[in-house]
Amino acid sequence: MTASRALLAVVARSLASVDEDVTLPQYRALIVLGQRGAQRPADLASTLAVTPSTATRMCDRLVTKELVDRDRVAEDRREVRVTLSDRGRTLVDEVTRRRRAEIAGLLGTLPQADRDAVVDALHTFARAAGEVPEPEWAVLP
Amino acid sequence: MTASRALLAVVARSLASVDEDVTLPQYRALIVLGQRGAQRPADLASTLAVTPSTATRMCDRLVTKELVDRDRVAEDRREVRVTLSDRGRTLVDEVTRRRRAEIAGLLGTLPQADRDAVVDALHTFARAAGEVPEPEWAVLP
DNA sequence: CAGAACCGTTGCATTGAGACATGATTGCAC
DNA sequence: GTGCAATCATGTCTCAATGCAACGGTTCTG
Repeated sequence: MTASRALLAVVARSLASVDEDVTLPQYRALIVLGQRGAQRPADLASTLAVTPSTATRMCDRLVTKELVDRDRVAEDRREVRVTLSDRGRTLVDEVTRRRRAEIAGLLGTLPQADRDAVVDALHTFARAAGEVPEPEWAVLP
Repeated sequence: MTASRALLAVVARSLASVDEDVTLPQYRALIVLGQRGAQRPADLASTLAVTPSTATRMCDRLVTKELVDRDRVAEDRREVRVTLSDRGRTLVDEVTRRRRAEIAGLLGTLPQADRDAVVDALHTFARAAGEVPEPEWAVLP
């Protein structure tokens, strides 16, 4: 429990430290775009478990912040393609970078032997978690 | 990174699985009350880094949901004491229980030796994280 | 071509978070 | 007792998230 809480603290800090003003739902959308590439608003909506209209407004805000781009698709002009902009990708990368750095910082305080053991164990844990297929898994910060 | 994401997924699920309709800020408030006991709204506010008025409204909503109790203190009738109600405590406990269960379930898929190694490593990690004193640490779900 | 099916957007409404300023009690020092 | 400080509560405002319903293009099908 303590470990999970500690990791959560790291995650929360890495998110909070980004000064760009992005809410959690917005960040989740960015994550999806970063991991799955360009998405249609409807896909985004179903991934995030919200209605299409919510996805549209969210994209509105992200477009205003220039974190995503929104273009109509030429082949089927009904569709819209939402993509992470350069700034959006930078933001996501930055959060990830901070998280890595924080975790590395924590591990750095350990003696080498412990550190190796922890890294191995985290790999094992990640493998165990990965074997239980979960739908929304990966849509998280 | 994968391990941290997996743990985050566990946390998110344990939160989402509670059908009581509680937002993240509200849950954070419940956590604080659970860990530190009765609080004055002002203390709650400073812990959660919001203004007193925000804390008051949050308590309004939590009182409506009967997750906390709010009473004036007899000794100093200016003060208000906010306490976790039985239902509130049950909710917090339930989330914790689910989280433990999920993590235990994951670990259960591992062979005994790996499991022990992971548990040790998580303890080590928690200790390392605990040595870096962090202000908001512990206010997290 | 006409209608169906699809996709995204928009209007309208609700809820929660959050801030700031203001008011109302209460306690304390003088 | 007066005055000041502490402590909440309230009024008012803004903004984000969210859902439902209705609308407006686009494409597909008969």
